[in-house]
Amino acid sequence: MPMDDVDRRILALLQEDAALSVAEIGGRVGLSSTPCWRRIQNLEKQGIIRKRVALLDRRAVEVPLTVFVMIRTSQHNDEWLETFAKGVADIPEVLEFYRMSGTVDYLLRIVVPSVEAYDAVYKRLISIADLAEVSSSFAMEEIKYTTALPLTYAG
Amino acid sequence: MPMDDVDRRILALLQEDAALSVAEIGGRVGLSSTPCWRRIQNLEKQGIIRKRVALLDRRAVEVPLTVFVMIRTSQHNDEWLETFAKGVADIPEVLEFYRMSGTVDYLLRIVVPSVEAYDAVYKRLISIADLAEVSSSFAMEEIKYTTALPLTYAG
DNA sequence: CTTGAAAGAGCCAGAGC
DNA sequence: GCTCTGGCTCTTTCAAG
Repeated sequence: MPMDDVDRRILALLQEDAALSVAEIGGRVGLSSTPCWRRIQNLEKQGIIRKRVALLDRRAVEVPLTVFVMIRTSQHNDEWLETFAKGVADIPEVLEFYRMSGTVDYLLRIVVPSVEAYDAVYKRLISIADLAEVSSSFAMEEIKYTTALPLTYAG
Repeated sequence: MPMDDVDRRILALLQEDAALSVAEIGGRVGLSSTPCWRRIQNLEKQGIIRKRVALLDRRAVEVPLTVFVMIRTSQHNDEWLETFAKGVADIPEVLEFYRMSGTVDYLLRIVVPSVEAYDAVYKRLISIADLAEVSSSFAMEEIKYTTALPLTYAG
């Protein structure tokens, strides 16, 4: 089932505000409730819509500080990665975790209340597995943050 | 109004699934619908819950590639940043954009369909403002990605 | 905080164009 | 694909304990 322009417009709306009613979305894309509802059901069934979540205010829940951690490792085997990935998955302060190309092997985005709290997470990280080199960069300002993917390429 | 443990549990649930009904959430935190609904209203009014969004599948909308772009600039004045920030805000492929401490001045997370598509975004970036140095790192694997903030520090 | 009730909105499935 | 129609669930507010 390919995606048409109406589907893309529905997705664009839901990416911005998942609390919109089916009727409201239908109205904006030129559909009545039922066909709009069926399209949304399909998008969910196909897994294109993964989930609906609430986004909280970082400052209100006391994690104003964003830190990027770059990691180099000397061990590049699957077993090492599995251990490390499992350990990192359990750290709630780590929001993003990528295996990279280039000189840096792994990149993590971490949110914490303070530099001291970051140090505790750092210690926990290096206790999981052997890391060759760890360097941290602190974000001074979050200029843009969105979860909305570009839909220009879809379909 | 300080946040208590029940509020934290409500937030934890909504961060994972914002489609849960008020009755369902109430049941899980040991509240009936009415007081649970009032708490959620308060959390929204206080801005602790910023918004509810749908998260889409990156591959389904054809942006499987994540690229981190590190930028150094020679110009560190407000005017330059304003120009650059405005330009970047209009690029839908840029999901995150931070001003950093350390040797790198800015860090961007970009999603695109392919390396060729990234090159187009890159050209657009360098056309916005004068950049001293731009380096790109490609993500080979997304090991963890969550929008759920840690609630251990809140309240 | 609770329960219970009640109005309204919204969801979801049917039949039919 | 679409609309229309109805029943049902959920949300949201109220009163009262």
